[in-house]
Amino acid sequence: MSTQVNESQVPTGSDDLDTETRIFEAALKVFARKGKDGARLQEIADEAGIHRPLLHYYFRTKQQLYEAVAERLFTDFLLSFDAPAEGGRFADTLKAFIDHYIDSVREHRHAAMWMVTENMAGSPILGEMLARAFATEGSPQRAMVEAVELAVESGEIRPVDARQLMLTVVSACVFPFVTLPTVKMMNPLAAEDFDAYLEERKAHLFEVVCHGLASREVSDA
Amino acid sequence: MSTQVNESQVPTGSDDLDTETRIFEAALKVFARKGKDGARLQEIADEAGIHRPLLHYYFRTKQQLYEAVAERLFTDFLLSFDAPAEGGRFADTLKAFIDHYIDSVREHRHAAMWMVTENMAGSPILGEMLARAFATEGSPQRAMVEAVELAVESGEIRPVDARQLMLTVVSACVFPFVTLPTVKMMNPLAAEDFDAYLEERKAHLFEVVCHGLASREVSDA
DNA sequence: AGAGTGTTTGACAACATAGTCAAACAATAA
DNA sequence: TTATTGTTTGACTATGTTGTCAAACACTCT
Repeated sequence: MSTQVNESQVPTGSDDLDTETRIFEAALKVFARKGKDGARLQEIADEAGIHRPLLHYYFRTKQQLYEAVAERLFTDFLLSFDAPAEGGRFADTLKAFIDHYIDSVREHRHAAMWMVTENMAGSPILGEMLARAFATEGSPQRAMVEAVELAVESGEIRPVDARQLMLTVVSACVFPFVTLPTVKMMNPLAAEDFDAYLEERKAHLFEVVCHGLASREVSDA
Repeated sequence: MSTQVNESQVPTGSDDLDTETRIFEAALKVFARKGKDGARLQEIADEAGIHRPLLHYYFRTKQQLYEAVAERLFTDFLLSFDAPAEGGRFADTLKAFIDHYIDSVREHRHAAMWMVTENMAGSPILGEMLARAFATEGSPQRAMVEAVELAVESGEIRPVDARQLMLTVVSACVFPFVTLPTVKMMNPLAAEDFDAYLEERKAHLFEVVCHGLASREVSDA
């Protein structure tokens, strides 16, 4: 860990938000990057541009800071979903889902990293949250699964397991953010103009998932 | 982090390998789960079923242990690639790539997690490794990109950016392992018989990437 | 058995990190 | 101006973690 890509080495502290908010955002970043045990309060304080005892003044303990950030994170995450538009062609629903998901992860990249870190540490929290969402009548998550199943039944799309499909699309949307330094090193466009790269990625992903690679002339079972 | 999915809570120490190997494997797991800063030597020692000072006896310092494991990890990772078979249909090449990649990540799950952790902490090491591999004439990584480009030129597959495609496929292969607890909670088959789930996943991913979702009857631009 | 080798152990020292606290400070209202 | 309130600071303590070491141990060879 001696050499590091300088990821926004400008500390969050330069924004002129109030102290509590700055701590909050700094904690989000550091916990996301390093996990709960890997994060140091000093590192969070530096990132926020404040003195360490202030962390305790505002959030008492590391544990409580962690929980406070986690709670807002999870709410935001679930709320960041749109319900798929009813009725339209499935291709449009899919396009909207991909575009929105990638935008959402761009905005909440550290939230995504946080969830990944939690998962790698073995925490069931994301699973519980999603299971609850999928079980909730009318939740955007469940609606998306139902949209897929409906499209399969109506023959609009080829038969496919809805959960496998969701996992595939979500993987393809989230993973590049989780491996951001690598992506930026492998793709010049990603390094120069990341937003443009993401637009390209949205288009690519939709193309592949919707139409596949096989050219139309080639027929197959 | 209070509640955790009991991921192989049987410590590695139960295998009757020699001490050094047990430390090695325990370190791999713990570093992968927690990152370098999050990992505690005591935790590694417990996982290996040995006393902590033995870590220092065999590897001197935490840093050196980390580097020793990282080095073998990276070599193994690069070697775990097969060159794509020359000449065959691209669909076969793709199928082989997906199958092999998923098998490879299953075997080296903690290696994959390690890389993700490194990336999230901002390390350029994976990017450097891959950039080198892609620049090396005749490397399996480069061969795969060339196979895609060849298939595009010959019209065997629709026009697609080879690097975007690789990222999409790799994301879809790796991400489920990185979010394993969640995947197991969302999909009953994954919880009951993970190997069977992976076979299903291989088939699904190939189907989607190769043929897409659109049913053949629907024509489009 | 006894010397020699490599391994394991428990006790310890040095350092890093979390958390506390009283004093200093800034802003405001009386 | 002086209280009052909430915020910030530096110094401090307690605990956790890494790293060291000498003694104990197990094993082989003579």
